[in-house]
Amino acid sequence: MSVEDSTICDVFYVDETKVKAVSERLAQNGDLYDLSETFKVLGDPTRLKIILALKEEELCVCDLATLLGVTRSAVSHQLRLLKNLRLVRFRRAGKIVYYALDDTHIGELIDVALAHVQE
Amino acid sequence: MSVEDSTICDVFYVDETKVKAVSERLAQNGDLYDLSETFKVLGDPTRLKIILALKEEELCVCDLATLLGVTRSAVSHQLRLLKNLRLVRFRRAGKIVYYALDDTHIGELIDVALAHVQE
DNA sequence: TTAACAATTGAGCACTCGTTCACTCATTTG
DNA sequence: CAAATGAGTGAACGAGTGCTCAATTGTTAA
Repeated sequence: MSVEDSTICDVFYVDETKVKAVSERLAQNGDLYDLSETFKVLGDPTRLKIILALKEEELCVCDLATLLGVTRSAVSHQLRLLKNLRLVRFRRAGKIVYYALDDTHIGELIDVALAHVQE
Repeated sequence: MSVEDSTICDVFYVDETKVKAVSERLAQNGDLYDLSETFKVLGDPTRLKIILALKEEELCVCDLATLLGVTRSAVSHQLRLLKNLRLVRFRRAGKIVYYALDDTHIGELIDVALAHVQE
């Protein structure tokens, strides 16, 4: 039985060697969960805009809400998430809390993706 | 009234100049929706694994299902989505349909993200 | 032509997620 | 201290999503 022809799907792989090789390479990547989490964070338009905005300037919650056209509450919820992921940092100035991007890598990741979208 | 002090949030921006500048830069990026869509696709572990696997080897639905530990149906559903987004291509060989990555850019995007996750 | 099988599809379901609303907290200022 | 205001929080709702199950399609081979 050649490798090519072992197509009994429920028992064997179509190409067991191939699948095992890929499986090992996937395992090497390790934190596949973290990887998809990173993409997931950027997969929401609101969060992406927040990150893009903070990539340019330090801004407060109110500024971001105005900028994105959503409520301050919505922005605050998303900022908490980004804060927990250490993607943004903040400083308090009186009643106002200023947020800034705290992850330089994420910026270049977005740049690569932008280049991809724009073909 | 100085720019710094115009903090009546419901009417003015905290810093109108700053917000407008950021707003214009965001607009320059254009396809922000497409950008977040790209990230969203990669934000699901199953799809990410499929793409990573196809990045290595051409594989059939059955192989992928075995590799990921999900049903063939689930894989098929995700592959349709990836197919519609022109991320994967396929060729039929008898009863078996082989899928392959059809987007070279996505590979390097993942590499950049991997480097980021691994710090 | 019929049986077998890989793949696809649609319906249904459980679950996730982003938002809003109402409220509370924190800080400044009169 | 009390009022005002920016920010944070929790509940709840509506939309979206990924999966499974069952049925169907397409292809091969007996």
